[in-house]
Amino acid sequence: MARLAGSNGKATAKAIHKHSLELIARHGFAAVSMRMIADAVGVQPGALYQYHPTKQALLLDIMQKHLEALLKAWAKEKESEAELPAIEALERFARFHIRYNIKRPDEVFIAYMELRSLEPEEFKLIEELRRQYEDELKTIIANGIKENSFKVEDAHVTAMATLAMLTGINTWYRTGGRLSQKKIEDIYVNMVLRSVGCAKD
Amino acid sequence: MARLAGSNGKATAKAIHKHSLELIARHGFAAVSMRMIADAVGVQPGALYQYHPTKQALLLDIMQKHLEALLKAWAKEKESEAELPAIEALERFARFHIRYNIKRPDEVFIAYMELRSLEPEEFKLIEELRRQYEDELKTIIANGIKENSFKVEDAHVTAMATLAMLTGINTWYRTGGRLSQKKIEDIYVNMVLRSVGCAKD
DNA sequence: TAATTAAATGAACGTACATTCAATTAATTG
DNA sequence: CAATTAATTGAATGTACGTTCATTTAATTA
Repeated sequence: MARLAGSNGKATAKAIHKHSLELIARHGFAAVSMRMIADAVGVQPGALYQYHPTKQALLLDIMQKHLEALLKAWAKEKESEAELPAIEALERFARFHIRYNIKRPDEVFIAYMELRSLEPEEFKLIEELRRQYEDELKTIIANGIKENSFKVEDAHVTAMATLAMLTGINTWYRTGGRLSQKKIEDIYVNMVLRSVGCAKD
Repeated sequence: MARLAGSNGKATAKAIHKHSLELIARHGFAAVSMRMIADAVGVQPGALYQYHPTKQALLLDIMQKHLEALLKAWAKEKESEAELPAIEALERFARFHIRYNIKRPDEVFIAYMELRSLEPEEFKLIEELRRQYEDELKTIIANGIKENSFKVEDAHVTAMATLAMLTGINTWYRTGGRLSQKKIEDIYVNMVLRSVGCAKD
């Protein structure tokens, strides 16, 4: 390292990640220049190329890290209690999804919005990760259909509808709003369970 | 007009609108240059400035036209049958929303995605139109709560959740897919009605 | 501490950008 | 058909872009 007196060599890498995330989420990938990122980090543009070979590679890194962390977090959540009945599994997934995504609006927005900024090969990679996550919910719903807990016709469409509803929280939720996070979570979980035909109340 | 032998003076304006829409939806506003649009239209870049004073004005025009047409179409749909019970009103809104948006994926995507490309004043204008549309659904849900048809706690959150779910169709729906449009519509309407606690089956 | 490796600088490269404008061409009008 | 208006061209303006690289500076290693 050349600049920071800190204890490890990853401080700049982390700063690049953090500021890229914020800038790209706010302005969009194409509207953010390497100079803007460098300014935010407090470094010259050329220094960014020590960490990512191109601007696109930086974007890919952000998206990939996010989706891999998401999958890992869900895997951990799952292993805490194995083989729940479908209704409880769906509730657990919904609560996990809301909690995880509401804390990371920038990552979630970029991973969805900037797919079009990727090259075909990069796109395939990210899409595969997304598909893996969607399949987790699809499997839960398919199980619920099999065990007659859910009254829905199509696991795929139901999963897509459910994910869109849950992820949509990020478009309007702001901390310190009228409703507590717990309250919002409960409202959504209730709607999700009802929408598959198995409301609790 | 100087170029086209057509019968009216709006052919170029329409072509600009059409090709901008496609290009911006595919690549994002910041990633589309006036040269790209001019190429698609078959004209020199300078000619575009006969129709919109800046690139941003072009974007605003696209978003504004879309939302105004949406509101107008819904107003017309409403006037066809006045004062339905909340349950039927919600179903009518859901079916209208799905049908209208599924036909216009580019407009819908841009109107949501490119809010960040607008100046504050333009943003306020578009947000106001969006709010008007959201309020239509909020009013339906609030009525359903009042008349005890819907078992939900919060009209605003329920409206946001419902809209996210319905609009989400555009992220995965492609014509000629596994399910017919009618079938998809029915699945979603069913989920929406259930989610507010008033399923038909 | 001397030698080596890694990180960052600062300037530069060619390219593409939004926009402007005088000149030209086409359509419209009287 | 002449005069006028509108649309389009083609070239140019200055700016900002992603990326490169020789050089300098800092951290690491022996």
